[in-house]
Amino acid sequence: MSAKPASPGRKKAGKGEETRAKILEAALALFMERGFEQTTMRAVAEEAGVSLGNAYYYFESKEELVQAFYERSHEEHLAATASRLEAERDFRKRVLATLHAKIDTSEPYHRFSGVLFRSAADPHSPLNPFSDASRAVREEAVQLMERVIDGSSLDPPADLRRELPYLLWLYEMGVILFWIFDTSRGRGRTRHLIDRTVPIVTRLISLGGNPILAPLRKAVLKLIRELRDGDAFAGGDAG
Amino acid sequence: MSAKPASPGRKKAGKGEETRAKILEAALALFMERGFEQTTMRAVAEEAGVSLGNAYYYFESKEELVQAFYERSHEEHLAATASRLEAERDFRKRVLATLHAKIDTSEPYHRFSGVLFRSAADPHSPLNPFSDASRAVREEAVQLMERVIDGSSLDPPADLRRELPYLLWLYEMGVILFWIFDTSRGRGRTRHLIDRTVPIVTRLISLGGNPILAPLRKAVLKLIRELRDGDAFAGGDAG
DNA sequence: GCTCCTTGTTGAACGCGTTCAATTATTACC
DNA sequence: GGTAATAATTGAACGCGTTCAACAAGGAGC
Repeated sequence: MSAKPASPGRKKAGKGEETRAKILEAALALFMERGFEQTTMRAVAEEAGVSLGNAYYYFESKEELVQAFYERSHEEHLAATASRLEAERDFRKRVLATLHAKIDTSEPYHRFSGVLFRSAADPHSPLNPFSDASRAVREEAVQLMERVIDGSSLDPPADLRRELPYLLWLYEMGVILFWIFDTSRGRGRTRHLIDRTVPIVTRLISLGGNPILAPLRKAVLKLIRELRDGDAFAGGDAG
Repeated sequence: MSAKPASPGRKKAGKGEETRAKILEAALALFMERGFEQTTMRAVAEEAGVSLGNAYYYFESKEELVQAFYERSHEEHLAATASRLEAERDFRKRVLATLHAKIDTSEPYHRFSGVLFRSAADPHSPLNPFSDASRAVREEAVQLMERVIDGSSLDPPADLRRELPYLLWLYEMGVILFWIFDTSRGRGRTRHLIDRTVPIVTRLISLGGNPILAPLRKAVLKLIRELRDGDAFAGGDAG
């Protein structure tokens, strides 16, 4: 994805790898301390002990620094969730664990998380959760939800079961969106939102098999597929 | 809201009003042609026939130019919807008319609508639909939804009825969000989304009175109130 | 008409993200 | 150890959004 050296160089680990890491760690410290906007690339370079141009040798843009942390956070979430899921079979509890772990592992990056939201406006940005450039991360996250469901006792209607990992991922994206704007202590509001919505979501899934709601369920699932899989309707790009 | 002269002035309408309008119209033309990012303030000033600093005399920032169009679009929507609502009593058709009118009146500004999304990251931005700074516009929009419901034959449960204008406005925000990213011809995808979701939403509202769903309805409404009215839980600003 | 105050205008300059030609350092190979 | 190729580094400069002191223009009051 990046045209800049992710793993620089030579056959042997070279100087570049060390420099890249120094820039990343300097950026993390400053972003956490000052926020994204208040941190200049000049400050990052100085903190890392390199020139400004050198920082751009490794990272295409200021936002690409954030992308590195986004991916780090994602890896940390996968790791944190794995052990929590082993201990639990109840669907509700598995979802709760997964979402709370997401908040836990995202916390160090909260100060500059607003840039995630901002970059989502760019359809090509690796920070946009729906973009092609973030497909790998997205698929891993949806896979995680697949495992949340798979290892549980949940038994939804087949058509809903097929779409459920993606829907749960969307739900998680909604929670993250809320978290980005949450300034409460310990992200209390987000945690409360999770605790309140997980039972609602669980109930909805259970009710999804109810005959009264079957037409609704089918309509919603149809729409989701259309939106996700694209060009089933409408014209081309109006530019 | 703006600290800069919105209606500049002398006791009599002055030169400023004319200059301000020239800048706005120049900006609109260039934003529509080139998009927000590719349009520089220098180009706007030159097109308007004023100096760069003069443009900043009237508008605090480049984004504030967009705010002017946001408000214009809002006014145009109110006007467009008024007549459409008089001709219709069916709730579904009233919502359809309202949402399609929103897309119609927003269309001239689509090219640079991404900045609306970007500014939503700033809790204080007048472009953030949830901010204090946009309270007036928000309340008018919720009032519009109140009229959509009031002039219809809809009869939802009382607790839902109370929150419904706000919920419909949230729904509209979701549609606008989708529209911002929609590059299809004539915003076909967004219009399809509207046509598909309005029946779903209408059905949900009707089903909201069903005893099976009553606990769900109450839980969702409770959560909405908590989120909107704030500080009922969690601690203060973690900074 | 003159003076004072306010509005309106300007152009130079600032800091920031970013770029890139020139140079230096490092590595692999002989 | 020497050479060639490549990676790594630098510092000057660019364009952009924005700022502001200095100045000009306009209107009200005497």
